[in-house]
Amino acid sequence: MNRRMAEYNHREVEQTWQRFWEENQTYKTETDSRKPKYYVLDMFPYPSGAGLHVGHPLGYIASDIFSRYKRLKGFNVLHPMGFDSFGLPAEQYAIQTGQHPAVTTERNIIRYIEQLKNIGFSYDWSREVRTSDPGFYKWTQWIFMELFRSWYNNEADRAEPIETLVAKFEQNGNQSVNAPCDDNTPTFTAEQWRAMSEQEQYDMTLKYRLTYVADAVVNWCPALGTVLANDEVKDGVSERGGYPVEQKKMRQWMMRITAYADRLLHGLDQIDWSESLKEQQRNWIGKSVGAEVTFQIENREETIKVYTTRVDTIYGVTFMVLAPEHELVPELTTPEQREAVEAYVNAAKLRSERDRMADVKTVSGVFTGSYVINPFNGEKVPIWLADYVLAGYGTGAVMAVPSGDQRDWTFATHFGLPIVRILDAQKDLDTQADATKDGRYVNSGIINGLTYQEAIPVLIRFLEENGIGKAKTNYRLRDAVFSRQRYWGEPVPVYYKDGLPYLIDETDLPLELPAVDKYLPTETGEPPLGRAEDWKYKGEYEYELSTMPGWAGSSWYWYRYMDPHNNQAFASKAAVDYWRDVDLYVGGSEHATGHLLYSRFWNKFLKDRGYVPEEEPFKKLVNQGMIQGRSNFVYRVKESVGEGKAPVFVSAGLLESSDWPTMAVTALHVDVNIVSNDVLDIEAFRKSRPDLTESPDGIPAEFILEDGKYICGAEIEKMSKSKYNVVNPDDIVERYGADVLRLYEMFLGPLEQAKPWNTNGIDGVYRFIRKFWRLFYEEKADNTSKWIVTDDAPTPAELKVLHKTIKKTQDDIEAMSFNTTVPAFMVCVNELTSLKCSKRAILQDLVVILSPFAPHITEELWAVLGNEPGTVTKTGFPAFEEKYLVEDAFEYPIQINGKVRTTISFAIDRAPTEIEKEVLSNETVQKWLEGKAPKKVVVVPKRIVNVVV
RNA sequence: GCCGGGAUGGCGGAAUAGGUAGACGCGCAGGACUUAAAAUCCUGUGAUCCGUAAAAGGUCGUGCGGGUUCGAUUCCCGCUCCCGGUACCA
Repeated sequence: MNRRMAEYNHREVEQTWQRFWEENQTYKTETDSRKPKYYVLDMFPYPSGAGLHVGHPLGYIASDIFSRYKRLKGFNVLHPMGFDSFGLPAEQYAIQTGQHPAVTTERNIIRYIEQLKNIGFSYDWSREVRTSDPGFYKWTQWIFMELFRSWYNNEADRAEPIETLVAKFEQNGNQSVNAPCDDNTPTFTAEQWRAMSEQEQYDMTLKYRLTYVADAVVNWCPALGTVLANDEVKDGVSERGGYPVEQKKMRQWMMRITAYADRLLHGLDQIDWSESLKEQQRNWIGKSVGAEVTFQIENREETIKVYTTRVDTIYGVTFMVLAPEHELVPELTTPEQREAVEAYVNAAKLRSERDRMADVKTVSGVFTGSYVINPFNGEKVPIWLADYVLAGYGTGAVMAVPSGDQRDWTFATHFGLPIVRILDAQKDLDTQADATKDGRYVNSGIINGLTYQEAIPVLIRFLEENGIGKAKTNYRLRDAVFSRQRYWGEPVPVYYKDGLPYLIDETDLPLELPAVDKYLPTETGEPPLGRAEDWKYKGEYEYELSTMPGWAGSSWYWYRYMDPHNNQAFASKAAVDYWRDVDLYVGGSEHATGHLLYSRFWNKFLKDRGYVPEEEPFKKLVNQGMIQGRSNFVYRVKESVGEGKAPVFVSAGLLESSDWPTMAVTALHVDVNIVSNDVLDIEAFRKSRPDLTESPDGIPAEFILEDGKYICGAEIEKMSKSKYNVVNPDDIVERYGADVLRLYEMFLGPLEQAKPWNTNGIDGVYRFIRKFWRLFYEEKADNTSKWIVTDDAPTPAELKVLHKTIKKTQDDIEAMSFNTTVPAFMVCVNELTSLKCSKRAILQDLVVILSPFAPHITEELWAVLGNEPGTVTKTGFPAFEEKYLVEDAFEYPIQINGKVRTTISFAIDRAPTEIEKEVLSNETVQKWLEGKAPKKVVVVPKRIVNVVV
């Protein structure tokens, strides 16, 4: 092991240890109940063709440091990695090239693993999972089946097997069943239930199941040929690809996530996530408490239900507004208004979601000609249509109170509708609405003179007694669309008989993705699976042709790591009971309303059905910030382009100077990998981009330099291939070593903060690593190195340096504040260097505390120190002993009124200076301290500080 | 609009139960070693004033304006700007 290197050779050392770890299965984890468990999880990546860039490992490095630290602290750490390997890009690539997505996905995964191993992560690769692996998606399909076999019992507030629902039906019909179900479910008695045919009964249970088929208005993306979930649509276009999305009614599999809305909301209070992330989920769930009120349509049978959070403003209602898509619109439209209404409805249909959003300020609407009766005061209220009312929220109808709601006020003012004051505290209503709840009601019938608090129960009682409404809680959260008209996803394990969906036999799981000749929809517009020939019951039954969405596999994958090769269950009970939940989850905040919400939903479901022990899957969650790219630019003189002219590039610093007045230049992206500290490697540039550095007829470019260098401009942008700002971690590892990459990414700034990648500072970390090496080795004149570690006893000063670092490292890692730990190491090594400390006792501990950050060099030095190779991860984290820090601490008596009242411990580790003594004996200071009986006073020159009473 | 987070040297960023602001790194400047370069090491580096052989010293300084305090980057009130999320949600 004693390779004596003059300089630290990261290539050799890293290869040695990575091989060692692999051969010895150093990071293989067993379910070991003798040790406390700790589960550290990274959000697994989608293996894209572009490979990893330096932004990806940021969170992985942090979680790896934490895992290694926890191992040192005696925990049995589960730290796995896998791949979210179903997804659109592979499929689109398949459409273009005809290659099976499995092939390209496999290739990408191999590349990812290679890149990840390069960085020296301590993953247990024997537990790797892939969502596209039939052995994995067998269980995704199984969970889908369990959801299908379950309903949500609101009374017990949990999911239950469908059999318990059927038992209830048999006893009392569905009148006493309190469960979320299809809106159009008829009520029936036990007798009626028994009178139904088996098929009718089955059909009835379909309305209650946690996954169900429904006609839903979905986000249809024609370019991608599939539907998208709400969280996959950003600004009216698809998140992937940016294609337009339109609203379309389609028959889809749905997930009844709304059944869990309240539990998803309240569960947030128990978990250690960032406030912003919890807030995002709260907003997404969007709970609002209000009331539903039924309005009778004048001269007609039908009624219109509205939802309001301000039922107290009911006497201020002067009109009602329906969404243009509201089902009663045709009936309500009077002959005189027909033309105007139809024009409006058609216009609304044509307007894309995006236009509607962009155009918030325009007031538009149309009168239907009909009226409803306000049930509280019997007044006639005109019914209008307007596209500011959304069909998908509440009941698709709102009661408009222009005095209390700004939007209603604007509408009323625009169309000349009346505005009625309802509270005496409302301000002047001529210029705007006033949404106050203060004051007492006026013009308000039965609540006149009451306050808001008093009025609400009166109104709710009135609604309930007259059967015209009730208190109601609404959620913004919608049931999740679960169907995708794609090929590269999990097949839904369902077939159809007489138009009704049935689960396939469980013994036929996994229902494997069949081969198809093309990855496009069929000529008849069916999804790609319509092309499949080798279904097991082809011809016998009709199969479900849609596949599951990307979030299906990722909504439970953390359980698979616990027992990844199990064929009998998604994970054994023993494994799940031991590993339970994820203690630390690290990943990007972009999954706030997607993956992280769906995962919590499925977890709660699995908990309800007794398959997992914890209500929440991710106890603590840390979002790493995105690493942006830092693009470099060269500036080409516009006039120098063309045949017969040498292209001229001007250094950035000269652009503004008077030597180059108003120079017309074009800024061009230049590959950041040939730029160092903004200085361009001109030769590399010439070689890699002859298209830019030569004229069309081959005249080489000229470079106008400053101080002999070509300086590039820079800008922060998203890291992307087209901007030539992608930095591959492999290149950094090759040049500086994995340990430097790891330390540097942590050093860059707070983990959670978004920050640009900038290689400029990396040399500092590189120097630190080599300096660390030189604590052990000294270079000799003949370019070999001398081992300089001694067995001498450490001095107090050296012990102090060590223990200061132990404490700092421990505190920082627990707080995941790695950006301040790296400087602490640097200070430590600097101080030991200036103390000329090469003592084994000190270095051994230092190696251990540094090992989570820089595992390769520490493994090397650990072995070289004479310890068993590869055992640094098993050695305990050194214990911090305060005595080494406070050895010089000094107690100083404080006299108050001539008596010693207390002693002072100095936080500074030295005796007080003359100035400080003088301050302490100062009469006013003594007087000021009088009566405060300080326990501790920290003294700094000229001031007294920090009186701890 | 609403919700969440932020603003500190030339740059990335340290420091908040209130207590010597600018740790550490980059960059820059000077020096040592070297035939030279690389590498390495040492010194200096917020602004400004006064001043010296060298020093010492003063004033200002954490986005802006106030407040509390012996003392504020930190706490309170009022703004400005930036980043992230979200939106005709009744």
